[in-house]
Amino acid sequence: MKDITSQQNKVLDCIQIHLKKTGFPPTRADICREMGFKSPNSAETHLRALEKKGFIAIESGTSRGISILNSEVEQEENEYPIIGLVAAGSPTLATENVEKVFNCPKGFFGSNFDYFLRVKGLSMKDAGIMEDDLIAVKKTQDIRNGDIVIARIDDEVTVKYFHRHSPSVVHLQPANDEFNDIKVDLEETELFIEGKSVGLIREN
Amino acid sequence: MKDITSQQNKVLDCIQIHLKKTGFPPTRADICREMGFKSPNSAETHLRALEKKGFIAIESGTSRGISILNSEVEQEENEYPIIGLVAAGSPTLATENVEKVFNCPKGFFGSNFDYFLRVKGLSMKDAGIMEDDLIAVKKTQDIRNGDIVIARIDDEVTVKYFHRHSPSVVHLQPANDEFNDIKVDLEETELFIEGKSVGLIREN
DNA sequence: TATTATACTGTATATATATTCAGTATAATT
DNA sequence: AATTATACTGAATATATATACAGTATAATA
Repeated sequence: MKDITSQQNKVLDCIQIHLKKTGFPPTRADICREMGFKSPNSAETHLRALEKKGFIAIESGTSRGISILNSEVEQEENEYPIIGLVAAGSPTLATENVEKVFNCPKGFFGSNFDYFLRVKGLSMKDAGIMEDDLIAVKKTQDIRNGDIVIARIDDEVTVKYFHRHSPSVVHLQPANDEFNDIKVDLEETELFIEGKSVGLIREN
Repeated sequence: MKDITSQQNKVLDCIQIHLKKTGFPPTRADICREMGFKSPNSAETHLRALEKKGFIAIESGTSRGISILNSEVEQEENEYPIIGLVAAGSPTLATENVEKVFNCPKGFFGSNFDYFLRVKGLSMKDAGIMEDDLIAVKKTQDIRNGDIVIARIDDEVTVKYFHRHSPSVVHLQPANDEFNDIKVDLEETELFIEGKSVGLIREN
């Protein structure tokens, strides 16, 4: 599958939306209307480009004869482990804590991620993170102030907002009035950042 | 849904087969070819009968403007539309509000669902539903007290807890102290339940 | 430097397509 | 007995639609 340009991608989206909305593919004129083109040939050339690159098939001489070729890229599903965030003091994030695996398309949250964390407790309640939610965790050290991080102090794992105001002090801030800030002096205490949250899934 | 005749059922099958094979609906001539008719009007009258009985919708003046209503085919797909929950007073949940489609495995939330709703506002904040979250909505009338429902009063769509304490009064309860309960007297006001929330996705 | 891909406008047209009208015929309702 | 629904043929037509042709312009590539 060759590269797709931004504009061609918009046209492809436009076809998918039209299909979902109406049940049948758009005409050249429909694409013009939805994309803001003034000439049907603008749609035509984009369609031919998408055909050439293998994203769609066009039936010649046929009205609305556009079909989207199901790319295997979309089907790329990975199995991600769900790791239980168990009670304080336990050695969490170990592989023994894998509850089960969850099938989820790659890049589901825009960003890549590595595993799901099953949330325990309500310390991030005001950030909309509730008990038993699944946080998509990306293993990274690229953390910015305000990010929701998965942090480990000794063997205790916690999910909190990350704030660093001075080089040696990190504040791990809950999103719940009933919990207190954790101030970590990096010269005294070892803090390990497992990663950060890039998404959330809740199963009702 | 009224009775369907054997011949009408064959035409309906023929439409579904054509959709699966080509990706777009058949013309009257296509139906004639596949059914062995010699006049396009044979297809036309069958289509009108199917439309009248609620099996299909026909877009007037539109080539291949046939869409199959409430089919099982829809549930096989794993592309779900994201519908924007726009500001109060707007006729929301219309197909015009489809932002884009989201690729998601079927049965992702255990239960089947029909579309995603993009949340606006913070009225369900304490239930962990934040602005711009995607709620997986299952179209159903099977609602129990405490369920999170997508309700429509006139043209206004809202997400709230559902509570019915008497046969004619429904409470739509927000999960945020700053919002008030909505009491709906079913004998005075028309309340339509679009469905209920079966899951949630948040993209950071 | 020439070529190719992208990204458009604008016009024109053959034909693909929906749709109406005029019939015929049978079976089921009212 | 009269109406309505089903199930077709056959012809006619307005228009919806794909698609070619003629341009303009910019960026990337060989």
